[in-house]
Amino acid sequence: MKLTTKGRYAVTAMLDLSLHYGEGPITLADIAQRQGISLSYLEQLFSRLRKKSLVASVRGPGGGYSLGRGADEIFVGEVISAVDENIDTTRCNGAHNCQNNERCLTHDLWSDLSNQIYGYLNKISLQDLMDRQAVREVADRQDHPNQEQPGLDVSSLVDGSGDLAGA
Amino acid sequence: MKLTTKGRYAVTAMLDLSLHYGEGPITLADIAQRQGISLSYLEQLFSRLRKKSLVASVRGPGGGYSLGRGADEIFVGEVISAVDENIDTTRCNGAHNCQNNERCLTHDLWSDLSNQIYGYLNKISLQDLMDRQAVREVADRQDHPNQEQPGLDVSSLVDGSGDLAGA
DNA sequence: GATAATCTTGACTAATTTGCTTGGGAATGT
DNA sequence: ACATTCCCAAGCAAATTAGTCAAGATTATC
Repeated sequence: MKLTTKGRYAVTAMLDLSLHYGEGPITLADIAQRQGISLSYLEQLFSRLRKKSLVASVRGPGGGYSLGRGADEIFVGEVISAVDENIDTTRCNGAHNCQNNERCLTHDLWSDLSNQIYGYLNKISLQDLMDRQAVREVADRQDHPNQEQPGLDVSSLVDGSGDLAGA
Repeated sequence: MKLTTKGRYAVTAMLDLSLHYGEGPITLADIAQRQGISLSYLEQLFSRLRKKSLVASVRGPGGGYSLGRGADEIFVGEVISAVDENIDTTRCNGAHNCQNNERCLTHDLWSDLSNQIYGYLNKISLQDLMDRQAVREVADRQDHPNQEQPGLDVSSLVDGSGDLAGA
C-alpha cells in the first residue's frame, strides 16, 4: 500500500469523471484543464485505470472516458493501487526467514497494517465522496448565497470530523 | 497524508523500540541490525521522531532511544507524519479560489479523504500492533512448537482479515 | 475519402524523493 | 582519556514522480 500524490491525481480525476456522469464521454483534455494536471500525465494514469477496467474509453471525435462501473462500485483503494504499481518489496518478501523470528515479526506487523489501510480505503466509494461533497456544497451556498467572496477562507466549513465511510 | 516505505521504516523502528521496552535505552545500531535499516538513515528518521517527542534519547555509553510516551499513547499516524515532512501542496493550498468552484470542489474532496485516512491511522497505537502480534506469536508457537522449519510459509497464519484497531 | 478529434503507446527528460554514505562533531559513562 | 552513543550536515546514486514529445490508431463528421 502506497499513498502519494500520484494516487491523489488518479482519485481526483476519477472524481471529476464521476461528477460529470451523464454528460457522455469526458475527454482527458477537459479533466486536465479542470484539475490542472498535464494531459500526457493523465494519459499515463488512465492507461492503467483502463487496464483495471476502472474506466471505459471511446475513441474518435466526441469520444473520451467514462467510469467503468457505477460510482458506488468503484472504491478509492482500487483507484490508488491501480496507478501505484505496488512494488512493496519487504526485504524478505514472503520468505519469513530473513534472519531471526524477530525481524519477520515487525515485517508481518507492517504488511498487516498495510492491509488494514487498504481494506479501509476499499470501503470508500467514489459515490461516498460525491455524496459528502454534495452536502457541503449545499451548506456553502446556504452560508454565502449568490456571493463572490474571493479572500474568504472556507476551511471552517471543511472540518473533516464527520465519519465519511461509516467504517 | 503520504504513505511510503519511509513511513514503514519509521513505524518498524518504533515497533522495535516498543518490543524492547523495559530493557533500557535501545541503540540505533541494534535497531539497524535487527531491522536491516542503515544506521545513518535511522539517525535521520529518529532526528525527526525526537523533534516530535515520539522518542527520548540518552547520550553516551549505555545510551540510546526509548519511547517518548507509552506505547498505547503513540499512534501510527503520528509516526508517519513525523518523518514524512508532509508538503502536501494542493496547488491552491487553502486559497479555495484557484480558478472556479469546480476545481476547489475536487481538491476539498481529496483533502477530506486524506484527513479520513489520517484519522484512521491515528486510532491505531503501537500497543495495538504489539497486542495483535502477541496473539499471533502464541498461535505460531502452538502450531510449530520448538521447531525450526526454514522453508515453511507462515502466511496462512497471517490472513489480515481480523479487525485490528476496532475502528 | 479527407479531416479533425480523440484515445494509445513509447521514448525521453527534469525535478523530487528515497535511501544511504561520509565525515565530522557533542555528550557522557567507565 | 576513551569508547560509546547521539547529533548534524553535506553530498550522492537510484528510484519515483511528473511531465514533454512524437508517433500512431480509431472514428465521427463533413
